Amino acid sequence: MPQAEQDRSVFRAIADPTRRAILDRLRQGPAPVNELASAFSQSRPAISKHLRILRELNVVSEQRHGRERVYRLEPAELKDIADWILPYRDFWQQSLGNLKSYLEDE
Amino acid sequence: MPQAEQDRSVFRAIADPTRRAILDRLRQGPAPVNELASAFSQSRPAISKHLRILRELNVVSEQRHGRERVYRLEPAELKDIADWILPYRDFWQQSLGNLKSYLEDE
DNA sequence: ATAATACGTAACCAAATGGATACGCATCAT
DNA sequence: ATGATGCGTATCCATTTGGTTACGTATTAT
Repeated sequence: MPQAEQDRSVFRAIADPTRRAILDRLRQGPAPVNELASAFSQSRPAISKHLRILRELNVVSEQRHGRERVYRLEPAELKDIADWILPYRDFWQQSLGNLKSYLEDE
Repeated sequence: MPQAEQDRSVFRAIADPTRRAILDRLRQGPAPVNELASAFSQSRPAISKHLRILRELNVVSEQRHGRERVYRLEPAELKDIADWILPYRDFWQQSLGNLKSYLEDE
């Protein structure tokens, strides 16, 4: 796949399970890098790279506190995901409704 | 990244913009492969590969109609996405609320 | 029967991804 | 001042990803 452009969308960002886990963790409050890194069986630089991706998409923000860098969840950009998934919601609710009435007609 | 296991989650599936576009198209009704392929500037085999990924995750279903294969949206599996994004919704609504009250306090 | 159509799959390939290790630079503790 | 701590970045590497062309097969048209 000779693609010249790389995809830096939020969809790509949350495709990685580690990044999703980082975001899930940050929902409980801001955390410095070491705390985030120790939660996963990966090296700290690996987590740093994940954080950079999230940072550049403004899904998290960094605040320096002495020698620590505290990361905070900035969920506004995740709205794209919610906006995209929303129309599908109607579909599967409709499907469930169809199943329900089908079962009731038995 | 020497990873032995590959990630076949729905999150990975919707990371690709072409696959999202395919799903978006299928929301307007089932379609055969050629119709889907002609909508994108990619070869038909490329679309076939995307469809296979979606098929194996049960996000779409295939129904053979003569020599055509009609693909239909099966959005139930997308619920994982909606379930994951939902808690973040509260966060950005809260952020917007904070911004609003901040602006009103000016 | 033969040709055309509608697909899937195989083989191949460049680029992107996500990991590790090595290093550098502030900042804090002593 | 010196060492330890917290973190980012550079470099390197294997794997995955997503594209292509070539080919095979089932179905429809002639």
